[in-house]
Amino acid sequence: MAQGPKNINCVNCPFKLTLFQHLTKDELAYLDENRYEVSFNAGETIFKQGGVLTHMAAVTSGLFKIYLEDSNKNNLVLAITKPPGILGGPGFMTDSKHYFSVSALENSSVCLIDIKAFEKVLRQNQELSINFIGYLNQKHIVMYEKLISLTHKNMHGRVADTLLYLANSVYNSSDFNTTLSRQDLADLSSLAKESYIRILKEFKDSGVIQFEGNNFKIIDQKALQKISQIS
Amino acid sequence: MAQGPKNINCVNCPFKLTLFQHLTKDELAYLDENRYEVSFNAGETIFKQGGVLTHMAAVTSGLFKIYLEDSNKNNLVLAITKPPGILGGPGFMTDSKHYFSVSALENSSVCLIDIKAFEKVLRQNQELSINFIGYLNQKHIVMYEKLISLTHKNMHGRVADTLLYLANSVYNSSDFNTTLSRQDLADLSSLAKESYIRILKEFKDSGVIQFEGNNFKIIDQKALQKISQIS
DNA sequence: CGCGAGCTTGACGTTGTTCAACTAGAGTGG
DNA sequence: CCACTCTAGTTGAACAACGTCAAGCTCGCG
Repeated sequence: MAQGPKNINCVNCPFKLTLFQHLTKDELAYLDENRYEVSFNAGETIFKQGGVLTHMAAVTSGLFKIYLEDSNKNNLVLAITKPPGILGGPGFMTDSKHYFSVSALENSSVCLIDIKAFEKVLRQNQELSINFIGYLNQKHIVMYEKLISLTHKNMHGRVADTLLYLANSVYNSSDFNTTLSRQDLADLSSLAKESYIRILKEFKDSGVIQFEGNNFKIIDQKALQKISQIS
Repeated sequence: MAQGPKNINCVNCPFKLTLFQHLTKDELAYLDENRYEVSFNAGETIFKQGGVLTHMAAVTSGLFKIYLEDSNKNNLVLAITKPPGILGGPGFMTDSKHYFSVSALENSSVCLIDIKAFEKVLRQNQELSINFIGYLNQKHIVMYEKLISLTHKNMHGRVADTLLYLANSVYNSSDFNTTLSRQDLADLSSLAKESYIRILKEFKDSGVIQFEGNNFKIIDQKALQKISQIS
């Protein structure tokens, strides 16, 4: 990781989080004093599960994967985050640990904001803390969907879910080139890599998607949604 | 459900949530005006997934199960809640819907607090909103453990996890009589009822637990923890 | 006494993982 | 420029894990 130039200011930051919309100029200036930009190469780890939570991160460029590591070093990818996105974690206001790991999927950069500074602003701006509560609850909702997908759906449904997730929530296009490896994709759906590949092939053969290497194209989104529901 | 007598006051409520510890007397009095006690019989539903979130509930007696319903009417039990516990939901400050269902496992009672009143107190008491953020994050942490348990562990590990959960987090005893059905237990670990029963029998045969009907006794807690880890 | 709901057991089938082998492409050094 | 290696992707076959189905059981209750 490398510390980048401090060339933008929080007040007129183009990647300002919607959460920070209602902050005063003073509050933004205060955050600005307590942040620094860092860039990461593809593959580098920004937060490590079990480590100490000292900063939260606002994604300014690139793509990150958020994942849980279990005791056997198997990963479960929770989400993919792009700008403007926030990387924090449930350690905030609990025991100040990281409960997941985060790594860069491509060359990326973030603003690291001191967690104490964030807390201070949170304590003095009521609107922010209310909005933050809404943000946390939104995360909860997404997690419930994920829980149902991973525990109550078969392979086909789970693969369909990840493809729809990438197209609609990450790349915002039915035609995308991903930097996620096959293992990452499998970890998103809690499948073995081989199983994921087999389902991909089935989907290709039946004409609902096309792909070559890491270039995917969703042909029949409705078919995928149907597969997601029934299985 | 039946509305109960308003015989206790929030100010000196014996089941006051730790979250409400730092509220002023005025704030507690305000909540007191905007709440009512309701009792439920075993099996009755208090919140229904998809319904409108109008109240949050503070559990004053009994036991509740919180569960997700999928499109095929299969349930996933997220947690069991006892007093003093809070039943709210991620619809708060998002879209005011219930994202899970809650039903009583035995004759129980709750205080229903108007969600607008809760929001008002939250907006005027900074300490409460910060603590609430911590509370939500704590929920998140528990959810991650659950996610790993359900997706990365085999049947033995998942059954061990639910038994440990009941003993250590619900009944606070290694010897407990549960009102959860076998189906509820299976839904806690995302297994078929028959599979859960088979593993229970294995555990009984190998001497790590005893049970007769719904009366369970954990004989070898360490063995269960080991099973939870390796599988 | 009979009925029904929840529990239990066994046999069987399906789903998804594991293992092993093979392939393709990207670096690396002689 | 050509072996060589290393990694990621792919495929097939064997296997294990788990769910489904069907039958019988128990116990409380009318």
